[in-house]
Amino acid sequence: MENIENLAHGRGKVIGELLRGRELANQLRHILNESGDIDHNNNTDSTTPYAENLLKEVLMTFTNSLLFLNNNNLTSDVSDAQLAKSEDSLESNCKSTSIVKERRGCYKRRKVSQTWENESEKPVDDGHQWRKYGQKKILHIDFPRNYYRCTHKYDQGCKATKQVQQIQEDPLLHKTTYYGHHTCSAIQNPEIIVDSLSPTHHSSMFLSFDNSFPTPTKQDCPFLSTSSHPSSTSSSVKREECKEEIVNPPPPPPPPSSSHNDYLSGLTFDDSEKHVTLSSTLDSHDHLGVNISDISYDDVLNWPLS
DNA sequence: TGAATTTGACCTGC
DNA sequence: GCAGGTCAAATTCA
Repeated sequence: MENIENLAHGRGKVIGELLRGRELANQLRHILNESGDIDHNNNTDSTTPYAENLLKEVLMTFTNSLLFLNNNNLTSDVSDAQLAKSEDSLESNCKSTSIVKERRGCYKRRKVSQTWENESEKPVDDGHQWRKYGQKKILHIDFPRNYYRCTHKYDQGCKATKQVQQIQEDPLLHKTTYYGHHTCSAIQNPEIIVDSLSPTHHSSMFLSFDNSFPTPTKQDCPFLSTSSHPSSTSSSVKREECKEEIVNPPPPPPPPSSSHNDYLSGLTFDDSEKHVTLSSTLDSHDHLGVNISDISYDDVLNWPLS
C-alpha cells in the first residue's frame, strides 16, 4: 500500500517536472516568436526550420511523456453508469425544489468520481471559467482547500469541479484536482489558428496564437474527438469547432456525448503524412485516425495533462 | 448593479 | 462524531 502511494507520489513529481519542462519550452518558443526567429509568415532564415523542428521535438517529447504517464494516471474507477446510478439515488432523496430550499445543503456529494490532478507553481488557467464556491481548512494541512465549480453549472448544467490545494511540502506548488468533465460549450480564448496549409511548410504544422503564454486557454480543445466532420481550412471555423467539442476534454474522463472515448494508449505524429494517430485502450473501433488539418499541433502540447 | 468571492452552516460518508 | 464537500447569505469588486 505504501509502495503504491510512493509510486503515485513519484509519478506526480515526474509529471510536475515534465509540465515544467514543457512550460519552459513553450516560453522559449514564445521568446523566439517575439524575436522573429520563428516567423511562420515570412520565413526566410535558413536556421529557422531547424530551430523550429528542435522546439517541436522538445515539446513533443514532453507531451508524449506526459501522455504516457497520464494514460496510467487516470482514475476512472467507476463507470458512468455507476456514477449516474449513484447520482440518481441521491437525487431521489431530494424530493422537490421547495424541499431543497428548506433543506439547505441537499446536494449530490461526490462519492467516487473520475479525477485527474495537476501540479503547478501557480493555479493554471485551463481555459474554462471557474467560480469559487467554497474554501475549507483541511486537517493537518496548513493551507485551505479551495473549491471551484464551472461557471456554467446552472446555465448549461456543467458538472465539472476542481479543487486547488497548496502543497504543504512545497507551498509554491498548487495541486489542482479536477472532478468530472465539462459539458458546457464555453471555453475562454481558444485562439488557435491553424496554418498547416502554408505552401512553404507542407510537412509542418504552423500555429499562432493571439493569446500569449502562459495562458493555456486551448487545453481542452478536443482534438481527440472523432473529427467526423469535414476538414476545415478556416481558422475561424476551427475555433468554432473547438468550442463545439469541448464537451470532450482530452485527458480527462470519457465524454458522454462521444462514442470514442479518449483513454489514449499511444499517440504518434507523422509530419510527412500530416496525420496524428491516436490509439485507444478501448475497443478497436476507438482507434482514431485524425487528419492533422483538423487538429492543431498545440492542442496536443497544451493538454491539461496529469 | 450584477457578478464573483467569502464564510459559516449544513449535510454526507466513513 | 469527525472530516470534508456543498450551499447560500453576506460581502466585495468592477
